[in-house]
Amino acid sequence: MAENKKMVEDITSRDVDFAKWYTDVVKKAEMVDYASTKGCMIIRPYGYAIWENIQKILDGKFKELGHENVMMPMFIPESLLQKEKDHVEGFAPEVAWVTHGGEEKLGERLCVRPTSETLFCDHYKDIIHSHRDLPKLYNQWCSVVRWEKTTRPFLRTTEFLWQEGHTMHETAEEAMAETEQMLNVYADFCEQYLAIPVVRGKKTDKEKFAGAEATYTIEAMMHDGKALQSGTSHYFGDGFSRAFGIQYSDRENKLQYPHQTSWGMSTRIIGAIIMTHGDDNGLVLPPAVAPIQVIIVPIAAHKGGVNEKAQEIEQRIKKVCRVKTDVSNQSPGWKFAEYEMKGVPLRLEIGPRDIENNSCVLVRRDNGEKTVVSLDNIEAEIEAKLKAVHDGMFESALKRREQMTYDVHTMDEMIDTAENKPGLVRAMWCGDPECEAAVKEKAGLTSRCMPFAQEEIDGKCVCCGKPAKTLVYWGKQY
RNA sequence: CGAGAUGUAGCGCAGUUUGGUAGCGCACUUCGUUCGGGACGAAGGGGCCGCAGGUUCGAAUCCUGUCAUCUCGACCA
Repeated sequence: MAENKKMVEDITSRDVDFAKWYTDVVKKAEMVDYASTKGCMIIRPYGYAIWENIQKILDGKFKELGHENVMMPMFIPESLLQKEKDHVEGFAPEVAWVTHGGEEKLGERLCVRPTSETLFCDHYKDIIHSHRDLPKLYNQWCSVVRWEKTTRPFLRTTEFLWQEGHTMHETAEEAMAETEQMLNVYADFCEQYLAIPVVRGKKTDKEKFAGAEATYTIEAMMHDGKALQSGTSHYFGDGFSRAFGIQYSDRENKLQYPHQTSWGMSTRIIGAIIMTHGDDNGLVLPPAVAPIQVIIVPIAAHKGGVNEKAQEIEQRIKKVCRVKTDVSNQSPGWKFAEYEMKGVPLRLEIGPRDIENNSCVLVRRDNGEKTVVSLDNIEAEIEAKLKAVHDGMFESALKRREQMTYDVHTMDEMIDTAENKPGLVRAMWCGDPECEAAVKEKAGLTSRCMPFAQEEIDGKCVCCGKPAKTLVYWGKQY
């Protein structure tokens, strides 16, 4: 077989038109469908199952760290949204408003939540009175609405699913530690479960969240070289506390404002999975979140005994993986292509020849590698292969990111790189927002983050030539 | 929100220039033969041609409006 040859004729080739490839894949793999409401998507069972797996893993991690889940209303009264000035300015242009209840016009408009800081704060002011009430570590899984101008499945939709953590702490230090801790939870999750390498760092003032003192981000590189913010964690200081009048009595009985954080990861991460790992045959799913981890394809099933053997193997390995056997009447070749398109990490072929030899064939989705393995210890073989698939996916994503990340020292170099080499650009920055704006103006790149892992690759700012303060990752973003 | 493109069966498309009763491939249903990389034959089913107006004896086709999707910008998770 030729691994390089495109076998799914109706998926646009990734290198020909990446955007078209993306929409082909999400549709053909039956992850989403368009809804009749503008910009909204229907997440179909195969796509939703991925989200459920993501949810299960993350929710477990949040709870291990002491967070509790709650459910806030989906409506925010206009007056509440307006309490924090920067926040409302940031979100007002993209909120949906409810103006009527039935036939009656409402006295006050209600906004459909674009994020829930204001709702949490409104509640926190009632339940936080003493240092004994802190910390409050709340999270909610919900959908939010942002009236976006342009939309794409998973990457930017009018309504999307996410989780938002909102926590309150006695001190700035504690809140800052929480902010960093949660960013690391996201980063580790991306790398250890989704096989997506990420750059951890801080956003510049221009790019930070509306109302935050500091925004931290994990940035991933997609196959076309564009950056995707894959998770975010904000430190608010006591700005919202002051705006909402949240106060507690500290150990000396003095009134204090608590310090706040919020952090979120959305269904956009599914877009990151698709665009990081997918290829011309379709999806490639990281084993940890793949709805089906192993697909068993019986070969020449009519010859008898094959389907029975497949069932027997399924019963054995379902203790170690999510497995499905396709006993439909489609040809084996059709099934191979179908499950490759759906990104199933491992295929197990079982036919008369294998049964004779007490073996089966395992094929990796990530690199097409085919191996014949004995059935004696098939459970362990499967576990090892799934791990190998994850590692292989991570390695090749990391390698690609490294190959497509360029260090530049001058604006000319930056413009040239931005035009000719898709990927991330690393360059030094003096910290002046005008230089940041100039980079965007001249090279068309925005600052993605100031990485935690700082290096001094040059002494001068790439733009103005004055002494540089920070290394910045620049790029085109989704 | 600016520029461009596209809406005809579940999917991909032809038909629109020149108005005359809706077509192809895949998918679907039934039967049979197949089965280690998208099998084959036979017989079937499915469409107010995005939606709303208008012109006409007659509209997928012409006119007006509207909605949606995609791409590129501007804005954002």
